[in-house]
Amino acid sequence: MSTRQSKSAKKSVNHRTRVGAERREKMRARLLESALLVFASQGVDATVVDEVISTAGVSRGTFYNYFRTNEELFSAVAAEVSNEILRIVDPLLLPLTDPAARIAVGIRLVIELARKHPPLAAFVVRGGPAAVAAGGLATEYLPRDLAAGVESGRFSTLPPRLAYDLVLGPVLAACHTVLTERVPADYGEALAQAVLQSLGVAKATARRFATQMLDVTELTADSLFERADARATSLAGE
Amino acid sequence: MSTRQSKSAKKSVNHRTRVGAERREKMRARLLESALLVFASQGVDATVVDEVISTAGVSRGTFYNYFRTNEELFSAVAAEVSNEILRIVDPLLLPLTDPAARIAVGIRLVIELARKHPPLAAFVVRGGPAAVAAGGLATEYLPRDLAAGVESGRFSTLPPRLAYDLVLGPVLAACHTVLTERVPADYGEALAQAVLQSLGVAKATARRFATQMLDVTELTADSLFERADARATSLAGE
Amino acid sequence: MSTRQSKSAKKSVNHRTRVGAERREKMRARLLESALLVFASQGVDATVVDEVISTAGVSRGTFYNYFRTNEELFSAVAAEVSNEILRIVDPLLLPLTDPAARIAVGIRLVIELARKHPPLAAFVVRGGPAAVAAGGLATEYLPRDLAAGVESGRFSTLPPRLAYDLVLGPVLAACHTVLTERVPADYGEALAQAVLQSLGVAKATARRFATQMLDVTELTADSLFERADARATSLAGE
Amino acid sequence: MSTRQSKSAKKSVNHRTRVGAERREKMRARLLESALLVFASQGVDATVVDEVISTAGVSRGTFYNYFRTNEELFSAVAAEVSNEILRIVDPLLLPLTDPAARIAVGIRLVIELARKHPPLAAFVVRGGPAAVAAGGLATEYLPRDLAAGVESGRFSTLPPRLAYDLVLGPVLAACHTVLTERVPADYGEALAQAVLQSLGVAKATARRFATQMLDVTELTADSLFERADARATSLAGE
DNA sequence: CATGAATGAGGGTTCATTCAT
DNA sequence: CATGAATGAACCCTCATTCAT
Repeated sequence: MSTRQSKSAKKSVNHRTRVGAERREKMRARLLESALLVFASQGVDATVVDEVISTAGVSRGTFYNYFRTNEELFSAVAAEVSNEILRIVDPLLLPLTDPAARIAVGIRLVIELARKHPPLAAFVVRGGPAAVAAGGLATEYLPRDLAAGVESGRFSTLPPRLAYDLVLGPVLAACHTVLTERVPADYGEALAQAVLQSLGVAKATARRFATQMLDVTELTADSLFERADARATSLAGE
Repeated sequence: MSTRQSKSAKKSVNHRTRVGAERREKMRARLLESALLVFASQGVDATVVDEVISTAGVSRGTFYNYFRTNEELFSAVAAEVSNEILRIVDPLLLPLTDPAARIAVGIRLVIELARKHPPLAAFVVRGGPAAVAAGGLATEYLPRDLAAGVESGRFSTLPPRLAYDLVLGPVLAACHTVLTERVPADYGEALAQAVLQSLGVAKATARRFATQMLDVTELTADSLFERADARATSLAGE
Repeated sequence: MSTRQSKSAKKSVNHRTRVGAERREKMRARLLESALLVFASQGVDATVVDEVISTAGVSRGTFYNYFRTNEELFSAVAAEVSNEILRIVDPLLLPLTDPAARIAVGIRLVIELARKHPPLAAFVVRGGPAAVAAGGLATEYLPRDLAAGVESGRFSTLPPRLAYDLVLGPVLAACHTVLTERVPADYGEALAQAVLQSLGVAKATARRFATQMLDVTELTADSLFERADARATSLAGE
Repeated sequence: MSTRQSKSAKKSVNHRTRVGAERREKMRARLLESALLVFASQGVDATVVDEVISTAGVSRGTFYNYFRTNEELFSAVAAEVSNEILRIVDPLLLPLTDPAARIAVGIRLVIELARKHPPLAAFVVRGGPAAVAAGGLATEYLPRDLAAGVESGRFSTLPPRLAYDLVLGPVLAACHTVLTERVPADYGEALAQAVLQSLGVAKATARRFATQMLDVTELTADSLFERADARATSLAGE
């Protein structure tokens, strides 16, 4: 009997634990979505906690059960944003081996994401370098591809950091642009082409890499970005 | 005698007025220098007034005799920075007519200024688009030259905003870079060349425009930037 | 069991809610008491927040959790004072139907309250018309009784506003007097009689109305005024 | 020759002194007018110096050449107001010997002044007791007449302070009323009559005293009040 | 774990007063 | 004596963080 009891108790504990963990995860996600929106619309240094908890509809205390400080929240959002982008971009880069192709596709995807999800664009723009530096895309994938491209002669011989600036600069500027202006549908392609040219790729080749087919439909189903968009919409509707 | 008296009185009033105006101008300049330093080191949204007044060594009240709000201060600094840059760059652009040459020189000069004056670079980086959009260089000169280059066939046919992003993006990224990394002396030239290539200029031509002789000695004598540097140095020494 | 759980949860929530509301109410009362004292001793336009919070022994933030501005605080105090006076006076006026009797009793009660509770008198005097106009006594009861008295011929035919001035003027002046001078115990009666005479009531009749028995013992047990007095005493003792 | 010289020098000094004193007096008057307006419209505890100097059109420093503190300014205005009122009222009271007549005329004159000069009324209302207590009318004339009236049997036997409240209370209330409401032309007469009744004067007698002929035309020519009115008008017109 | 009242350091702004010109 | 820039104490208000329930 003690066995059964302990079994059932264990099971119940397991169950409780699992349910609890799930609920915790959900709450955390909810707070991150709200925080993304708040950072996006108010900037990084603005009042944050009040906004986040009212956006998320939870109490102060709850918030501090998940993030101990403001900065921890920002880092968590930045990390989550980076992860999410990588999760979306990685599968599409996987089949590509030519660095030029990978960079062109990466640029186009990021621009596309920024277009589709204004809060994401706003977060990147307002968060500045810190929001970008957190993620693997800019800190691992991009340097690696740039180095490979120089190595293979695909790109001109450029100092690594210069090449980095030549890619990231235009992309961040474009995030700002898609947020504030109406731009043609092929903005990403044109930007990718120009960036490749700046890296030393001939115009025709650059065009070819930049305009290859790319299916961006349903890229972001159920991502942090979708959920943030949804939350933003529902808030605006109230 | 009454005539002489009134004359002398008038003179005295004029004198007082002129002296007063000069002192006012000096104090304003002093506050702007300090504010540039503060914005540069703490960011745009940080505590400002306290820092500025202690940097400038004046009282709280004095600050508010010159700027009524935080934003007013930021705008004033941004405007002054823009003016100062233009004052430095304009004479050197004047003799140049080819848009590619003008843009290359403009890029190199800005990078050079950023290298020489870290506070300026930091202000631009932290202030973001708003710090740049205030000035004539980015809002008038650059668009005009880009349009002229496209018109004359010197550049590819690009949407104006895209061309703008292709220039400003790398320049801002480079400002960040020169602030945080050690870069070779020809960073500006290399960047200018790459940017021209991204605009469609052939590599060899781009190199030629980007490497033409440019004397940057004594560019900034007695400018806001020099004075801010000096102030920063004296503060650090204390 | 789930039923019982949810029940108990509900109960607990209710309990928490109720306890919270009670605490909130207490804090609010405490702040109002302190504010009454501060307004009374420093005047209406004086520095308030600092004084109030140190008098109440709470933090700055707490204050702003209850009142967002100075004015909001003043209005709240004025309203509370009015309510409190009405709560005390109303039961004693209820059995009286003759306007002269009602006004005489009202005047005597107010004077008596002012005598017993210097902070109240001071608040009324320093707050001026605004402190009085907030309440039902001066804005509803008094005009109504005056109109009724004129209607019934008990009073002379006077413009409503004039009659109002003839009552309120002396009462406010008397509040000032009882605060600064020692006055005989029958000051209120004498004042009430004189006011009735100014309204046209014959001297003997006015005397009769003004001197009828009135038990003012224990009028104000546990009122805002008592608590304010107590707080003032404890502060003075420190 | 030395004699002549010294004579002429003396004369010149005298002249300069006299001219200086006159100019000083004028400036002082100008500041007092402005201050009266400011106290009237902003209250006693409001920002004062800035308002006064901009109303008077002089510099900060000049202000402090005439009044060393805020309070000194207020006292000066209150004193000047009292003097001015007395200067106007005294000649008209001079021929009257019966205390009832003197009080009735005094009340009517004050009400009339308040009607004609809203800034005066506002100053009295906002300044409170302190604004009134400064002057001879309320502190000397009134108590003396009240005592004489009681002595001679014209009034009931009342404690001095009570009688004082019975006169000053209604008058102050009426100042407030004439400032905020439209009242009939005979408001002052009616008030005076009622006040006399409250002091124990029979209705018919009170009416007689309160309605005796009184010429109030041109009472205040070139007084502080006229000048303040004029200044207020010219400011409003700008 | 959720809640929300309480905290208090921190930042912005005003304004009476001084003082060199 | 007029001027107005400079001063700094005093205030108001916010908001990240803590903690008892």
